[in-house]
Amino acid sequence: MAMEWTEETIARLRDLWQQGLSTAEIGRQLSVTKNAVVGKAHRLGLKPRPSPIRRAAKATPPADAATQAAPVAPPAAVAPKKEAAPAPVVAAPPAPEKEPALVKAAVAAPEPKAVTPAPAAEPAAEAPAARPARAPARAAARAALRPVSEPRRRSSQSCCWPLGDPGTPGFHFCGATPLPGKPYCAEHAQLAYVKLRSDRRDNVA
DNA sequence: CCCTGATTCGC
DNA sequence: GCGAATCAGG
Repeated sequence: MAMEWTEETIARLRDLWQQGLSTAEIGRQLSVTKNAVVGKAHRLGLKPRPSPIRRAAKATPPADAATQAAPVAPPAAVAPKKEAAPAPVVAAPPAPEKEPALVKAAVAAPEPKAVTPAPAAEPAAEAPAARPARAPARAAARAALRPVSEPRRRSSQSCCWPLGDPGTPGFHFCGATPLPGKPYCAEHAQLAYVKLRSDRRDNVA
């Protein structure tokens, strides 16, 4: 059966995508392949991210001579290259970095009580040979970083902080009202957008 | 080889 | 609509 793209999963996809995570990484967190992520992203219309390649237009095969003869190329001759820098994506949190804010946040702020003992599960819920080798480790690591708390599902205008294990029953999002322009509520935004300054007076606590 | 995202096309 | 297969650049 195909992936069930619910409001939540789509919200997550959008969020993670916006955070600049790779399609593969998003896929891992959503328990789908990168292809699925990319495919869905396209269908959703979101896709303004740096692509490693640019694949020449191949969809349209060589047309007839007539088409070629058409005044396709104006005298302008100037290649209207697109904007060089599409501008920074993220809303520019304190610490964009390259790493997903989620991970860093979890690492930096282990939340003594809220952290789950890393269910380490997942294998059972996953397809047998779906994930070859490094998947388990990564999955485990991810699971270990994932905070757990009270659910409160909601589609729009809700905190996208993941709670539980993606792809498994019981998974949900915080759902609280997010900060303006941010995918997380005030509480989780603190975790998500952790400052990098190591000399923070309240560092690590 | 690994990674990345992009596109196609059978389902 | 979905996503594996495939493609293509780094």
